[in-house]
Amino acid sequence: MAEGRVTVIDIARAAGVSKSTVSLVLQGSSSVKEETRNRINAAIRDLGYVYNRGAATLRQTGSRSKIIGVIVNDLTNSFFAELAVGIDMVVQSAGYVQFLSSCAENPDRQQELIGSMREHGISGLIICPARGTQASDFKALESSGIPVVVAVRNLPGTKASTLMSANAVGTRAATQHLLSLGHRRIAFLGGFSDMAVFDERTGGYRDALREAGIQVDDELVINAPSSRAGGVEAIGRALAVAERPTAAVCLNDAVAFGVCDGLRARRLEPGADFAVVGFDDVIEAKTAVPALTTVSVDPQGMGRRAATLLLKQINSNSSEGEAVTTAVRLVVRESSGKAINVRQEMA
Amino acid sequence: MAEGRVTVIDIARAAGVSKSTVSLVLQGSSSVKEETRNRINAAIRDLGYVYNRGAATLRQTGSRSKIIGVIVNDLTNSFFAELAVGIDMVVQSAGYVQFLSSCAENPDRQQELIGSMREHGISGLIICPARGTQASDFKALESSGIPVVVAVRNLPGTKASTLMSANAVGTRAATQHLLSLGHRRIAFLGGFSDMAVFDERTGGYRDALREAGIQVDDELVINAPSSRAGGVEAIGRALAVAERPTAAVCLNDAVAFGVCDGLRARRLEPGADFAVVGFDDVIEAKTAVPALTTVSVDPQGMGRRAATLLLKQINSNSSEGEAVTTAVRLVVRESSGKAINVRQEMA
DNA sequence: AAGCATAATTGGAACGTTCCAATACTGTCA
DNA sequence: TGACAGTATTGGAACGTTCCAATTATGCTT
Repeated sequence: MAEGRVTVIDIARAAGVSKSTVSLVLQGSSSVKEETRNRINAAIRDLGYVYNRGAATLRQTGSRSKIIGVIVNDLTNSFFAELAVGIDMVVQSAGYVQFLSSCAENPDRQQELIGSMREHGISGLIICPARGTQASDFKALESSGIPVVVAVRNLPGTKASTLMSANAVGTRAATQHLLSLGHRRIAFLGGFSDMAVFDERTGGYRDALREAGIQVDDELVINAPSSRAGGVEAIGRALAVAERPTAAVCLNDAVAFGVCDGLRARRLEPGADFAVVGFDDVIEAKTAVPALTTVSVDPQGMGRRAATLLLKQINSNSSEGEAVTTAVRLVVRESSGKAINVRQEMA
Repeated sequence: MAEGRVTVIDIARAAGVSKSTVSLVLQGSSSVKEETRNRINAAIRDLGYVYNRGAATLRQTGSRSKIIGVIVNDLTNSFFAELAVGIDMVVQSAGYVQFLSSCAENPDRQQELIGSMREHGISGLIICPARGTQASDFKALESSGIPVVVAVRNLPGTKASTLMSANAVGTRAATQHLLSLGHRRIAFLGGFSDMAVFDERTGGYRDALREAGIQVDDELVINAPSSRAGGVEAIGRALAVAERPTAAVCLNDAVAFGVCDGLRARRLEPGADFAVVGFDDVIEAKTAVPALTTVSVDPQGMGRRAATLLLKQINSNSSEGEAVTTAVRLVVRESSGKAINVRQEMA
């Protein structure tokens, strides 16, 4: 049993043929006679041969390892979990396997991961960059010809392909929705200005306010980690502002859920006493109580698209960076409540 | 730039030394002079050398690829997401990378994944077997000497290491808790009898009822997928039973959340009108409304333990299967409500 | 039956590393 | 100075595959 592993030579011997022929059938070449092919396949089955992809990759020019790397920030956030599942689906059915790791928003760990994946010869990488990532962090990778898709979070200045949702459009719609309900003091909660998504999303928010003739009050734009805990923190600070907001657009759903938690802890009912809208439309947004009004981006679909984009780039090795923006759609549920009386006063 | 990759020979030439010496410093050998080591490291940096782990693995006896495989059922379930994060933590800091994929409860896809990972030469596997997995499905893997840790879901008859939570103990405590609140009609919701966890968890439930002198009513044990959707389905059927249950122990938290959804859809408030307790204590159990009473298993810790167990087995290649059971703890929150009047009648 | 095109097969070299045994350097001591 | 013990370094061979050019087998045409 501990007889060193079965190699292509063993099965060549068993099938009475040369290793080259075996290699040909492994690659599905059409120029090997039906009968020999069968004999070889039988031997493969009998001897319990397992293909050594490492050896193959080593020999092959262009090192097509059939491995792709995926780095996200936080698998625990179901946005990223679903994104990963979407990627997994298309990648699996293309015969690839994925290294999947989270860098926990830590650029150093991110670099280590990239390095490690590179040593293993990944043939492509999908990454949601951690806060504070520089475009130059991917330079080595890119110049070695490995296709990279930057997903979800923009990375200004990168030559890699990017797959972003229409962030500004989304928050603009969300803000307009709150405005139409009569809100005038609307906060923006979560995120930090060193991540590009933050800029894009606050951009849409500012635009909508400006268009409505409302002065943006920077006191209402509150930085906090983009997690549930960050949401709790943010709403706490928002409610401490002298002239309290009555509604909030949140950086993402995780923050929005935290905001709801924080409101309840203060005996305020989200949807009734304070309107909140999220961003992402993660799976539990629909079933949470109150159901979350949010900007839907279909994370799983986004994962599928990212993977497709990467595979396309791997196969046609003309690695021309492509920038794709995916559409979003405001989904109104309960957490934004109904129109408030401010509006009636205006009518 | 497209100058084929930089190899150990290139840096040997640059440092005026032989490839063997370079290899030695790559492996951190102590028997190379300080000065030469520095010269070599400098060359490595200057030429932008990246280690080819595939080639190394090919040569090395025992094929220590520094890759481990992880297969879970559903990354979207935060129990598994956290488990994966736990694994990731220890695996990363041991210098490994992980293939992480979900098999979506599909044994065929699971086999494909195992095959694919094997071709890539994983040096170990952590798996939460899909429903209907046979112990024999891992035979090939095991006999090729690759350590396997079966986590979360038991697989009777396997020779691999197993890491299970104290399932029966947990559901027994959960059921006793509901009994102590006065419930007498207690359902068990979710899961199927072809998964070992189901047997173990219903076992604890049955024991508790029996000990309390209550006849187990099989009508109240309801099979359904172990997902949020499955929970919705299960509670629907439970409430259709002639003599309605007043409480339920659920297979896991995902099911429990689904049960809460289903109750609300029928204008019943979980915690007040119907008591529900989950299993897992996923991260949102604490913050959900109502907060979920559940059996805490610390999924992330379990992931860490699984990874540690696997690494131990990889390093000491005496692959003696080890069976570890991790303790659980009932966490009483809101979803199980307070004592109901049935109890007062009895008092 | 010879010639020829095509189909099927094959032997080595190569991929980038590690391992092993062997060699080349040190310096020390008689 | 020559022998000796370390210490540092080194050339191949090997890992399991694919690629290439070359060979052999097959069938068809005249």
